[in-house]
Amino acid sequence: MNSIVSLSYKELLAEFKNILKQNQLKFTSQREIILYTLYNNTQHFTSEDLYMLIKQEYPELSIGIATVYRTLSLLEENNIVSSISLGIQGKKYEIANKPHHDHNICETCNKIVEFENDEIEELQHTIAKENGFILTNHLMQLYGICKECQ
Amino acid sequence: MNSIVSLSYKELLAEFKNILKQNQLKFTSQREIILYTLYNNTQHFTSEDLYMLIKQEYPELSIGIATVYRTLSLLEENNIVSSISLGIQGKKYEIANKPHHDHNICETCNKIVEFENDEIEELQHTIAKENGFILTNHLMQLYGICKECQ
DNA sequence: CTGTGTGCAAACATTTTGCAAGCAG
DNA sequence: CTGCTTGCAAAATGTTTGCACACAG
Repeated sequence: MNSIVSLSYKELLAEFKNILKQNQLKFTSQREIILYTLYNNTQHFTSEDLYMLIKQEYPELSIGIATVYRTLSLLEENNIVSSISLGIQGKKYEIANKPHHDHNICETCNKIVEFENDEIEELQHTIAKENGFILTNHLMQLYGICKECQ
Repeated sequence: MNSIVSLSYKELLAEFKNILKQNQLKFTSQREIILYTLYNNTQHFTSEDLYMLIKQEYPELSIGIATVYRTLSLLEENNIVSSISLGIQGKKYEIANKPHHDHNICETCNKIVEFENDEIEELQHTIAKENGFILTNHLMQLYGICKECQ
C-alpha cells in the first residue's frame, strides 16, 4: 500500500496534480502549500498544527481551517498522507511517501520515533489469516518513556 | 500491567471498592452498575453505548452521560478497564481483567476479534529498547475484512 | 464561462465542567 | 454531618457543512 521508495517533492507534486486531474479537481495554492509543508516537515501534524504553521509561514495566504481538514481528507483518501490516531492528542498526519513504519511514542514529551520491522509485519499477516481476515491496514503504537525523559 | 488470570466479578468488585476506599471515593450504584455491565458484556463500548444500555436495562436508575464518562475515566486510570481508540468509531472500552491481547477489526461490519501473540509482544519490547524507550503500553490493531464480509 | 474551491460562520458530535441538590460513609 | 457524587445544562473541543464569492481550467 505504501511506496517503497521516497519520492522527491517534484514527483510527489506531479502525482498529486495527476490525482486532481483524474478527479476533475483543481490545483490551488492552498492545496499546494499544504502538500509542500507536509513534505518538508518530518513531524506529525494535527489539522490545527498544520493550519497554524501555514498561517505563520505564509501570512499573505488566505487559508481557513476548513480547507486544511478538507485537503487532509483528500490527501489521505489518495494515500498521499497517512494518519495515526493518538489517544488524547487527536489525529495526526504525515506524508506517506516513505516505507511503511510504526511509531514509538513518548508519554512524557510526546516525541514520536518511527521504526520499521519486517518480522512484525509478517506476523501480522499470519495472525490476520488465522482469524480469517484479509489484512488491509494496521496500526501499531508503542508507548513508553524515551531516553531523554527517563 | 494486565493481570494474567481473569478475575471473578466478586474479586473485581472487591478490587474496585478497595481503590475507591484508598482514594476517599464513594461506592455508588451508578459506579457499581457500570462495572457490572462492563464485566458481563464481552463487547467493546463507547461511552454512549454503555450509557444507552444501562438506561435500557435499569430504567429505574438515574444516570447521566457525564457519570459514564467520569466513571470510565476513573476505571481506566486504575487499570480496571482499558480503551482502544478506533479511528472514526471513537474510543471504546473493555474490562481489563483478561490477558493482554490486541484487536483484529473488520472494516466492513466493525466486528472485533481479539488475539494474543507472545512473539509480537517480545518483538515490541526489543524494538522499544532499540529506540531507547522503556515500554509502558502498546496498541496494535489489524484492520481488514473478516471471513463473513469477504 | 463553468463549476470547483475557498473562507467564514453556523452546525454538529463528543467530551468536560460548574453547580445545586443527593446521598455514602 | 461532611464532602464526594450526581444529573443537568452550559461550555469547550474538534470536525463538518452551507453558502456566497473567488478563481482554476
